[in-house]
Amino acid sequence: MKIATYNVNGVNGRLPVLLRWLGETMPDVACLQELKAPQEKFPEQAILDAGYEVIWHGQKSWNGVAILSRIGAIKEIRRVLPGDPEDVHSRYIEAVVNDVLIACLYLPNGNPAPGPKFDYKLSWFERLTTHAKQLLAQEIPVVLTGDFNVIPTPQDVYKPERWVDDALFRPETRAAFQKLTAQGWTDAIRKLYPEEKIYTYWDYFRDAFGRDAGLRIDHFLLSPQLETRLTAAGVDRQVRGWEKSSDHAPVWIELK
DNA sequence: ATGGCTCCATACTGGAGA
Repeated sequence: MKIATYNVNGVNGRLPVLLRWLGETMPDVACLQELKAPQEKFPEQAILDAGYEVIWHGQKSWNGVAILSRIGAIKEIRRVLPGDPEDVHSRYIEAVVNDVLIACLYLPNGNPAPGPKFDYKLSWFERLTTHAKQLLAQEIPVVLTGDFNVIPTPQDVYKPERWVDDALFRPETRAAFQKLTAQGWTDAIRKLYPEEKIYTYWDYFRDAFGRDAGLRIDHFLLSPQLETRLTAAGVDRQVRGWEKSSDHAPVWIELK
């Protein structure tokens, strides 16, 4: 079972790239973030025509998440991260596909930090951590995936010293990620590639992709029930080089 | 220290992203 995550940065503007990527790499499940489309403007028919079932939670202008499957029914569990009825951002959707619970998330960026946006990031992170603990308690196969907007370690950024004050790399952010993973989650990419330089994002400025000046911020966290089923993982770097690409590249794992 | 680029909105400019 191949599961992928891709921050598309606008699902309608990205549609040709998205469809090409789906056709060439054929993930069984694809989690999308940053749809940047209201619920009724999601390109449902194009996704169906590509052979995928889909559920999504859109929002005007910003955020938005989706889960696609070409291996059968998507059983939606929830489309809101519990813990704050006031939070109206579309940043979370959760479903069971093929007996694996898949949480597709878009964690807030948090810049500028410090400030209210950073506070929102940390409080969202705490809600995620609380919910993740409840998922672990079910002792079932769970994947937490998406754009975490977290650079976990200095190994995950081209020039760590430039990022120390950034919301993606500040000590509070790294500590929150550490606290989450310490519950018992496995960082799939790092389990298979503990020493490699692996990035999932390159900004649009100054030929960052050409210089490989990137970040690793899109992650797969696996519950203990999946750890021994992980057989492969990678980043579809080539997609970042395509015309009209997102600033993120897709990331994927294989489960046996 | 700043801005570089790209997306979307209702747009010829601004907010947000990371």
